[in-house]
Amino acid sequence: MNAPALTKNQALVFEVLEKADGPLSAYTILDKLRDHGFRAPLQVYRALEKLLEYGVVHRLESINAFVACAHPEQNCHSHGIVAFAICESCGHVMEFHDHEVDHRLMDWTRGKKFKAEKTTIEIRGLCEACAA
Amino acid sequence: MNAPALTKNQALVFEVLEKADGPLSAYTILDKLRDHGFRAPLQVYRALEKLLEYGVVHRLESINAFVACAHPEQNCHSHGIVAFAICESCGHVMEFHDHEVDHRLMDWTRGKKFKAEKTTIEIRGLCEACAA
DNA sequence: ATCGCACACGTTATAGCATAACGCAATTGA
DNA sequence: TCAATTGCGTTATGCTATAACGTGTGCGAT
Repeated sequence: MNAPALTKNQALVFEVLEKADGPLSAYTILDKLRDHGFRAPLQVYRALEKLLEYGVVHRLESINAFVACAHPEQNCHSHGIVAFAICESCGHVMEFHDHEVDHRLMDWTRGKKFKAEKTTIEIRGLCEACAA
Repeated sequence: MNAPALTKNQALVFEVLEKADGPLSAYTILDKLRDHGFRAPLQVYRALEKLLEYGVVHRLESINAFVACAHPEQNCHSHGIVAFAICESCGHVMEFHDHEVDHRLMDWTRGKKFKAEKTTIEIRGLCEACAA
C-alpha cells in the first residue's frame, strides 16, 4: 500500500504528527487543527484511517495515540512487524524492527494455523534519560 | 506478586472472566454482575486493577478487553512476556510465551538503556477454524 | 482500648476515545 | 450523462476510563 497524494485533511493531520515530538491522541490533533477549520473528531479519525492504511502513521494501542512513522520515505509495511518503546515519563517513542522476533511469532502462528493480520508490540517503560 | 485471597468483588469479576470463553470489556462484565449488586464501572475497574496486579487476569490493549490468565495456577508474571493471538472473527484468544522473543526484546531495550515496565504483544487475525 | 492507617467499597459526575448515520460535493470512468 | 466512489462536514451517540467524595472495616501501635 503506497501512499497516493494526501488530501488536504490528511496532509494537515500528518503534518501535525510529524511536527510533534511524541504521540498524539486524536483529540489533541483535533485541537491543534481547529484554526484550520477542523470541528469534529471524525475529520481526524477519517484522515488517520487513511494515513494508517498508507503506512505513514502508526497507532499505539496501549496509549490510544498516533505517531508519524519514523522512516516514512520507505514503505513501513514492508519492514515486517513494527515495535515501539514508549517512555511513560517523557512520552518519547522509539520505533524499531526485529526480524528474529517477526520470525518467532510467524513460526508460532504457522504452527497454530493462525492467520495474522496485524501485530502489536509495544514496550512501555522509561527511556535512558528519564530512568536516570 | 502472588494473589492473596480475593475480595468479594474481585472474586465475582474473576469468575465472570473465567467462565467467559473470550475476552470481555469492563462494561460487559458490569452488565453480567448487575444481579450481584454491581452498579458502577468503578466497581469493575477496581477489581480488575487488583486482578491484573496479581497476574490472574490480562488486559488486551488492542481491543480494550480483559481475559482470565490461561494458567492461573502458576504465577504468570514469572513466565516472561505474555503474547496473545486474538481471533477477530470468533473472539477467541490464545495466550503463549516465547522466551526467544523476550530475549530479543530485552536485548534491544538493554542496548537502548530503556527500562521496560510492561510489554504488550498482540496478534490479531483469524484462528484456524475461522480462516477456513 | 482506641487511635490512626490502609484498604475495599459505593456513588455521582465527568473526562477521554471512537463511530453511526445523514447529506453534499467533486472526481472518475463506463 | 449517469453511476459509482471518495472525501468532506455535521449532529448525535456510544463506549472506555477515571476523579473526587464519603463510608465502613480490620488491624497494628501506643
